Amino acid sequence: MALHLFNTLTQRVDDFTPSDGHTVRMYTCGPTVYNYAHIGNLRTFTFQDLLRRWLRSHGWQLDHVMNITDVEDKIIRNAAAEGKTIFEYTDGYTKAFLEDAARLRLERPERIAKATDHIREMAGLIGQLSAKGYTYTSDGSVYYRISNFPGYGKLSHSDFGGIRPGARVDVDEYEKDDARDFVLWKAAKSGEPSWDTCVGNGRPGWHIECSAMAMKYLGETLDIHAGGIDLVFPHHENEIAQSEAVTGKPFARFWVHSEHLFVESKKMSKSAGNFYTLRELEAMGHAPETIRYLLLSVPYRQKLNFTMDGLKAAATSIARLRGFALRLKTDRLGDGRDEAMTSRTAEARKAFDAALDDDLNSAAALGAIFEYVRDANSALDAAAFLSGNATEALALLDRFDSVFDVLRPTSEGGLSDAEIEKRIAERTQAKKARDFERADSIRAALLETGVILEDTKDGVRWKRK
RNA sequence: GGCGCGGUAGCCAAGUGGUAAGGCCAAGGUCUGCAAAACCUUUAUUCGUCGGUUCGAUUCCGACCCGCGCCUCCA
Repeated sequence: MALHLFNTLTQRVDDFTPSDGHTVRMYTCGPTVYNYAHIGNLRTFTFQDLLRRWLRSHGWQLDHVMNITDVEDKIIRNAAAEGKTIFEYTDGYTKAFLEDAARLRLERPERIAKATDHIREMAGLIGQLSAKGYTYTSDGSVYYRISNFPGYGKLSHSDFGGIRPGARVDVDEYEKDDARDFVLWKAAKSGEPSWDTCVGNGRPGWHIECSAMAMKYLGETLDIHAGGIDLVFPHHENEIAQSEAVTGKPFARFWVHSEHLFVESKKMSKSAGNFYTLRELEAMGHAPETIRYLLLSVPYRQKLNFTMDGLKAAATSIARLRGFALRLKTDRLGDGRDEAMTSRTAEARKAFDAALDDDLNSAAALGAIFEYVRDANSALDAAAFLSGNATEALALLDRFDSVFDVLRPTSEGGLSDAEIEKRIAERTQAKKARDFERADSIRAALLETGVILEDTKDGVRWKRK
């Protein structure tokens, strides 16, 4: 089955296949490290992780580059306010971002590229643009002249010809020839970091780093370029203008953009008090995989309403899936396999794959899994589920978890398995002696430490909360 | 003003020209020493509103209402 992806460039769902048939060359816009990542940033990166994993499940290799923007206005301002160099300032947030990503089980891209490590490449690209007549200089800064690039606007599907009534124009940028022109290289200012390069002393504009780093590592035409929806304009539009003016080739075949999220039905903002970082949510007692589940449960092109109720529902949903997995491993099943169940499992897998192939429809994929879980639980109750079926069911759950990755609990310490087994044995003795009071108090004590007991016909089953 | 997105049960949410997946929550039941888990039943004659096309529309078209995004830094 073919993977279909919505391409912002064509405004259609198109069949995706890597251009060389086996390796997907993907570039994603990573964080600007001037603060901790908030839950909205993390939605974008969690979606990109889903995309990565699903591409791999098609058997393709990945060559994925993510940038870290570590030089930019806010960074310079904040670092100065704290009396730090930009490097001292961004190091901590870069590290924090990588930690958050790991907590959320985001696979590490094949390459993480920092802007400040690629100043030379950026300057080189600007030099090429100048040689081809796409730039002009004003007060020592270098600007891109968009009127020289006929394709400008093709990604955001905007017509930039003529007057734009109502559009707000930054009045500070009076030195530009046209309001749409953007800066490639900013002339050095005292008190700001700067680099001495072939295009002068200064620092790069925002957009040039992605063009330079993407082409350096992945070539002139990427298979996929992804980012948040807000980057379509101007960031990605400008990347296209920079890259294609130099190469004359399409910069990326597929442009994939994820929607933003709301928190408690409101736009996230610091003043609204609904601006969450992963650390804050974890401190409130939410497991990282619960957050991951909620972020993945709504298809990426839909706005996602991130709520505390939603987190609670996500945690319960995960518990249901874990309960099913545990049951598959602990129920005593008859030998062989039930053919009807075997084909039901195959059907579920097909539905799961088809949903993700359909532009990463994660909600439909979850639907396929839960429908299956109900059917399988019924069959288990009815003893119409044999050991061979359990093997197949666990394989399906593995496939599910190879992309969703929520079944493994984040370990938090607590009692060892042996200690838990010992308490359970004590409780079983008490039950045999019909000392239910003691049995119940052992169960309650274990629950206090986060261990849940379930009595089944096949004995006691336990799990960590 | 320009361009674009969304409005499906209490909440989240999929979906299709042929009569509404799934999850959470809630109520009742089966099972159980009690729980828990699991299962069963109930929960939208209806998909923002009003028209149109059609044998038939939630799904297509039009108008309108509501919420939101981008056009300026932004995941």
